[in-house]
Amino acid sequence: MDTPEKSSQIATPLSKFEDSPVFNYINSLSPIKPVKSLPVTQTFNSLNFASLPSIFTSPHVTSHKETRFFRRNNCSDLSKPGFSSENGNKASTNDDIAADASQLYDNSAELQENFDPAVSIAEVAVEASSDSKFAIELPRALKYDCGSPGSKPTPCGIETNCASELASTSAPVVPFVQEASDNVSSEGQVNSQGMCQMEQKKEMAGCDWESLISDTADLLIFNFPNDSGAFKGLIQKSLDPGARYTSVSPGFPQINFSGEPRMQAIDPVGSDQQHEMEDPSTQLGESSIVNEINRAQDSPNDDLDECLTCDPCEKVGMNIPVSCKPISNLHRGMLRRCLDFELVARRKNLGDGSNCSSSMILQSDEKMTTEDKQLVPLKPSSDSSRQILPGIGLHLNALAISSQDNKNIRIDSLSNGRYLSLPGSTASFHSPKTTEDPLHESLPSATNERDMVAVENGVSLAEDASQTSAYLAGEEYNQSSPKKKRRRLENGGEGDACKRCNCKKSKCLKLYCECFAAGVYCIEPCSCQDCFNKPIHEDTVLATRKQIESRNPLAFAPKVIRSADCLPELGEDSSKTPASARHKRGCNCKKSSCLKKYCECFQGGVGCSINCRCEGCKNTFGRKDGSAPTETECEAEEEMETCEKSVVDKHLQTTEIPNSEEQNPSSALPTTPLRLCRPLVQLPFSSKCKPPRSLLTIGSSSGFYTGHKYGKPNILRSQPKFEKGLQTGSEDEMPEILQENSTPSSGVKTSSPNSKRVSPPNTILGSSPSRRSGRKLILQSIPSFPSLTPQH
DNA sequence: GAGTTTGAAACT
DNA sequence: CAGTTTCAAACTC
Repeated sequence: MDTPEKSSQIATPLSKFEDSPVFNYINSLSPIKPVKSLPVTQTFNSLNFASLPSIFTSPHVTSHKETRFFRRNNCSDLSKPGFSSENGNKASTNDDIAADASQLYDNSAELQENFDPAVSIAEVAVEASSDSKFAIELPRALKYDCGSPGSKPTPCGIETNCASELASTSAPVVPFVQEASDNVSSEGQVNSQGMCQMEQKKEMAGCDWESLISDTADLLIFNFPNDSGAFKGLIQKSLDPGARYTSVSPGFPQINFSGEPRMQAIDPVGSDQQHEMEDPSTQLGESSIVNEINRAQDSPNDDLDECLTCDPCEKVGMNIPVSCKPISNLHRGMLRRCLDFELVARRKNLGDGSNCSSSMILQSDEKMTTEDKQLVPLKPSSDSSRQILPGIGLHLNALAISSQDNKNIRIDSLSNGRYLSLPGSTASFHSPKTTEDPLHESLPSATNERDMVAVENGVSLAEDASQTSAYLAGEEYNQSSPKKKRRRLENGGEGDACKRCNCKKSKCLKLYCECFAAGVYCIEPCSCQDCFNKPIHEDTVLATRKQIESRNPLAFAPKVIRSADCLPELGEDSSKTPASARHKRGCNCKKSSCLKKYCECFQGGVGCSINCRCEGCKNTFGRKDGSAPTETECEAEEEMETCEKSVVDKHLQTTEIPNSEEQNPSSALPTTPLRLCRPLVQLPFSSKCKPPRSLLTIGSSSGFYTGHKYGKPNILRSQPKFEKGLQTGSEDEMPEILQENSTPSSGVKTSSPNSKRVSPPNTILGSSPSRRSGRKLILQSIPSFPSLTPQH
């Protein structure tokens, strides 16, 4: 497109800009210029979008200009590596902006601090929501902008700005932007003035909003995000969907809105992005190459295209959510996590509707989601929202186990906020499960992760939070040698949350890669080579994911299914809940006797099941034979956890629900929601360094899927069980019983590895082959166990 | 840290 | 669907 030229032009200014403060000042005056270039590039460059994240990072509330600039710049700059970084710097560089930025930073710092210790959940939630909204909005705006270069200028200043920007008209925009920035900054600092300004903005926004909502809702949103006030106004007016926002906004809005952006600015996200951004063009090329390499069989070209456009947005969104948390590491983690979850996030968004700040956004997102599941996620707007959730979900899942120990309060607070949103979504999906609800409730109540952790139900949340924290910690660790860090984490056991891959040939685009398999981006700690599993290569990653999912819809579903846990917990045994879990497909171990991490079941901290085809199974968590793990065994490794595990193993059948998850190709989704349930899974891992990702993911996925389940009839079986389990603990117990019974009933064994397939349930499962494994388990387990149940 | 083992994932 | 190859983690030294 035209972008190359523009990019080149921009590039020079950028360099100057960087070098000379004067340039910066000029830029501040006429930020539009950079923007101009952006529109063109944005249209197709995913990179542009990628740059967006940086924008968020540095979107300081202070200056709309900057934010816009950044956005645009980012878009335009996509090709330019340094640009993104510059953007981040710009805010600080510009005199006016700098002042605001400094304040913002201060505020952000405060915010961070606040968050860390005991940020009120509400605040966190608000922030998260706002962030999510932010992310969502921005991405959408970008998309739309891209999509409609000639986007009509709306009456509202904001829109006009956008339009002007789109048109590449710098002059008009600048003044407005300045004002906006001023307002914003004021808001960030003081509400009173900010409020007034905000109101004005709102008015503007409102005009646009009302008139545009239908048509250019995105644009409006776009604008709003930049303007904290505008954003607020939007939220309050149109959306309010979440009374939360309204309620919260009054109290914290300032902080939240301004704070988040600030956070972003502070956050190294920009740096991260920068890293990513470094080779935007190259990356693109790489991504394309990767796609080829991957064979991107299908990865629906269209999808890819969409991804290209949308991905960046998603990235941004990803970043944004991350930005919520002060720590740069978080951002990283978020980015990483976001991959899969983006998709999930959207779905969540649907579910989150209530949670989500803006109903509008949600609605749009929902629509999107309904139609485009995965693809949709790519869309910026939805992405942002999703991102938050998803990102969290993945990481959390992965981290959850280890994270518990790590537990960073800061992150926790953030995560909590996320959790809140997520849980809500999940809850909506899962609806019934009390466990989740408790979690949600607990979350708010328990500001501290620890508290959360303390409560089993809370555990899931805590896990998430802990994961996030762990993740952060991991990042920190990352700074040092990745491998060492990794080992530390592993050794530490808890720290494991952040896994790091060491892929050399797979480019981290295959399931071989733990990160990729977990739906998270690789991060610094990873020692992978030629890694494409990075936000920069989102399109590639997504495409690859699609491909893999096309082959195996369950490929990204959590390997360990705990779904039952959550449900069952609600029903009866909250305590037991954790235990139930099974490996989705079962292991195929021949030499490890399922006593080593080679065994996915063992690694996941779950007992082997009928599905397993292992030979000489001695899985301490539970043998496929049905023999329950001996106490000694449990003691040996996990003791407490093992106990739970045993229970879990038995419960695994319930986990079948995951199958439903599996069904959902959009596995990504599963990650986040399930987390809540996850806690159970963690147990096993806790003993060891690593928390099996699979478990974490599984847990999350299970929950998530459960939601899907409801949506999808296919899962029916598992669902019904879950539902039942959820509704009535009795059913849940059934699985447990089965498990337990299984042990006693040792006879249950399906000794034959093939047994999985043999399992009669298949017929029932029949709906989807991939699923059958899980279902099979259930069925099998049921038959075998029934006798046992009586015991209980 | 290097090399081996292991089993999942990918491929045929 | 089964067999083989590839891959990266897990493990050992």
